[in-house]
Amino acid sequence: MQSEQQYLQNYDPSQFEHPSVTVDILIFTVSDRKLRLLLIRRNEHPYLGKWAIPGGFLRMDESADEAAARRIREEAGVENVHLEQLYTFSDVNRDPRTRVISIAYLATVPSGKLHFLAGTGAEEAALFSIDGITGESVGEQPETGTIETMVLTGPDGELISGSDLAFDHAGIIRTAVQRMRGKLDYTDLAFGFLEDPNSFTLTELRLIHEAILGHSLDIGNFRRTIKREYEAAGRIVEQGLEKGSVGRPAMLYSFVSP
Amino acid sequence: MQSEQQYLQNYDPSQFEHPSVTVDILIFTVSDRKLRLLLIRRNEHPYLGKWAIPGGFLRMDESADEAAARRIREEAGVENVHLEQLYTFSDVNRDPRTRVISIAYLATVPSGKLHFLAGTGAEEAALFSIDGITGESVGEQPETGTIETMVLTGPDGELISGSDLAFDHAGIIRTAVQRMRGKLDYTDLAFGFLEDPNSFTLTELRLIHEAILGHSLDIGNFRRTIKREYEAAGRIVEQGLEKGSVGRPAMLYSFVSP
DNA sequence: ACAATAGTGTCTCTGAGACAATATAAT
DNA sequence: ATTATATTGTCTCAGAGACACTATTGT
Repeated sequence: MQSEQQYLQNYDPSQFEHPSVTVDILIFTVSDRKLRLLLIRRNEHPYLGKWAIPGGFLRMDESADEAAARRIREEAGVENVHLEQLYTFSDVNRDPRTRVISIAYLATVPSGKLHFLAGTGAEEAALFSIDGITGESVGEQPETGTIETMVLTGPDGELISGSDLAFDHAGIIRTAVQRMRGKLDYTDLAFGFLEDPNSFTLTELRLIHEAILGHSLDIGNFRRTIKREYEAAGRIVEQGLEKGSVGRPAMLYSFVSP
Repeated sequence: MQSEQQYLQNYDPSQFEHPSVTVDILIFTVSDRKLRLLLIRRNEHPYLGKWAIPGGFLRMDESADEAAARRIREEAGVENVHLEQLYTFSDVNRDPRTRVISIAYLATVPSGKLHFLAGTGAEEAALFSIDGITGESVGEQPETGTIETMVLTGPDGELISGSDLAFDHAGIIRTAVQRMRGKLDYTDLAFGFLEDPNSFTLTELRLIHEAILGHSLDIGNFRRTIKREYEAAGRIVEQGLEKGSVGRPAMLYSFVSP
């Protein structure tokens, strides 16, 4: 039996063929009362010209979390946003070039922080609103069945269906939206979309919830629920009244991260 | 601009260095009213002699789901059990040999189907009950903070603490148990542990819930909840009374998968 | 005064939880 | 009869949802 040192010296990591590992980032934002997702238009084969989720190869000196943070910095110019691992996609033929495993991440970004137009420049990027997603399966596992209708709308009113996207990206988007909807009401997910977490109204927060869920919520019930859930625990605190708005001024709140 | 065919021909997958990708399987079962996990004792460096979650390299011709199914067949001799992706662990230094990314899976196996003693033979395997897990964070993301007390008990009463396990496996186990507890009451997870899903009593099902949660449940309330949730939807159907038991015979049920 | 938005109150219904009571078998 | 287990019933309380009402600003 060899010692641990001998073992580590003799270990040859190239004795097996390894798949490529990429990190894909779903950069979500809420603007104009709609949930939107940042897509880029591919300027390479395969799927040349198709819209795709931004991503990149995992470097040997960074964890997947770090790679995701780096890519979102490169792609959207933002830092310190909420970022969580979504799922790892590993079907053998999901990329026609070679074996690629993709660790998908989900980011929630306030729209004011997004600077993708001033980004890499070479590649075209756009925010698509997610208009039609049907089906409501629970749980973390991605939909295994067929991709039903999913409709995305681009900035010029450009309509795209899920099957127009590159790779298996339609399924990944569906998984992400379901995940967000499922955990919206028992996590702090929605707060990640606030333009200023230190000064927001409950109406702003409700509009974010509505954008993610895809339907409207009762105003009174939403207030009651949120205030019971967060104010009693000291997680949101009043910051005085809004100034100069149309209608009755709203109370401003500040979010206290746990 | 080259054509797609030219592009695919010229593509060289070895232009980047790739990490190793493994699949780790958390094989859970319930026996003797306890939640138990299959661990193997490492017979190689690093962590020689330590207990670890079974796993293996992902082959180039199989998806992670397929690799997980293959490994559980090899390790525990079972097929067609519930298997779900848990999380992908990718810290740079989690394996001292080389860069290893691990896609962790969670399997729920009825204890009668487990045949790990007749398995590979060379390596020692054992079921450990999970006795002490503190902390109840919600959400799918693994605990980022410190690993608090986690106590495992082996078949001979052998006590192990989380820090005695190989690699970052203590954290992976904690993530898995939290995931199971979190989704227990809105998924069919518990049914995966039934010895015979076509003939079980509500008491058997309740004992599985209690083992996963780590505390007892009210008998009457459990019945009411389960029957409302499943019987009305036709997901469980009565199969006649149990025979030859002590006490009043229980109604047998059959689980109808969706 | 009126429009517009913020915020409160109320009613009903459902489900969770605690706990008591009843039913049916073996011994 | 007694023990052991299964099953049902009852009471209370908290939260979700529908909906009507009140409050405070600008114009």
